[in-house]
Amino acid sequence: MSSTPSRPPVLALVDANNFYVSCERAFAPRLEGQPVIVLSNNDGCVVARSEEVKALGVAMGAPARDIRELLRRHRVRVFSSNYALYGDLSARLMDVLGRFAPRVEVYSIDEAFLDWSGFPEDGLIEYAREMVGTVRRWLGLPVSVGIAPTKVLAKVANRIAKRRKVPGGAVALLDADGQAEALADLRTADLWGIAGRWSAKLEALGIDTALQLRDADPPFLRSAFGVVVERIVYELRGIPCLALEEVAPPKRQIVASRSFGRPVVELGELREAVAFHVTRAAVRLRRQRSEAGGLQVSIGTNPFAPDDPPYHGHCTVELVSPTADTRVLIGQALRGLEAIYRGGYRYHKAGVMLLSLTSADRRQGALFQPGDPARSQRLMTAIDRINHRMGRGTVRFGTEGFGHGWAMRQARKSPAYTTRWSELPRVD
DNA sequence: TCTGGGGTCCTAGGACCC
DNA sequence: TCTGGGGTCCTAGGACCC
Repeated sequence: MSSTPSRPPVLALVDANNFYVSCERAFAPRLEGQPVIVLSNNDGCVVARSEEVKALGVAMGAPARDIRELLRRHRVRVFSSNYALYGDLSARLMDVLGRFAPRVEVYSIDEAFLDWSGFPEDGLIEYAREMVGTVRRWLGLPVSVGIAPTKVLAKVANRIAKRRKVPGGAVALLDADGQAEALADLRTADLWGIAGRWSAKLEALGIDTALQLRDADPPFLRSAFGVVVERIVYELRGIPCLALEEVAPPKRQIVASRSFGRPVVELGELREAVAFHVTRAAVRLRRQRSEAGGLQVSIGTNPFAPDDPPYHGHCTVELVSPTADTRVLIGQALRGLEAIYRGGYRYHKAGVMLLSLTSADRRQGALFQPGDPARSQRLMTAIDRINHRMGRGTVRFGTEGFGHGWAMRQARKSPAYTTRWSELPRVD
């Protein structure tokens, strides 16, 4: 036991406002103040909205075709997702945030928790404003900051900062009174970790607000909902249950899947798509120095096409020994595909999931393994290096095909301003 | 033309073991 | 009246996140 009473932890949650939209604006300042949306892969539905678009009542996830007329009427600028751009700006954002805290957890593409424990409490808001200003100047991105003793409360503070458009974009919830006031104003569904199903169930129990949830009985909630909700209750009371995780643990599964730009009927095209997805997944697998012990292939028709007969097939394949060799993974995935393929359906999506991931560094040597693992590893490393340096797809497997007539639609993608020499922004 | 993609954690229940 | 009890591993399904 320490003899000095430890001060409560202080976390700052930094979250970019309308991140994808803000990335587009960072390189097209004319869009500032204009209504802007970004669409999902395949230009299917809305995944990011500027404030102007939110004011029009466009919902997150709205299908693009349902709001076409509205978008036209209000001259909304529409973009396909540009993950090369968003990923690169995200890395730069995290880099800048790292200058403002000794410990950082990168939580998502546009969010990070910063450890500000031990910082002078009366200077926190000023410090947050300085950080917000730096991000704005260096990257052109608007961010908001929520400061509190736990992650769940930091999320609440951040939400208030965003909604109230507080100057400097920072709100602190460090004392009991401020916390109670904020929680009384919040529905449970707006808490981090509580969504529709659970909030409806809570409401049926007479728990409508976050404050009521905070003051409810933890053992009862645990029996009714499980440990996840119980933890949220303690977090709301200022007792940390969710630790800051600086180093992301390796993924336990890796998924690569996509819907097609048009319906696909032929097995040949599905083979190309599956090989393409395996290749993408395998690159991520090797990047985290893992090997897969199994994989799952899935194909399916469009659930939103009422006239198409529905079919969904999936197949799990176990590998004799774990591998990160794309050739082996493609071979097994195609075996799985052939087992589930049924002719005559209009397929809409194909995907691959790598399973039973283990560390490549402490693999068990298999007694009867075909091929030479060291050779395989050298080949994969060489391919990854070339593709990293020369661009994705420079070296690829024939099975992936070349035409990719099934590839997703991205009719309105902005340039890869920061990651492709040929698409650098021009200053005329 | 026509509704994304990539993840995590927890729990319950069955199989199996001693 | 009374049919063992405790542990582990795996899987499927449900809930959530951005």
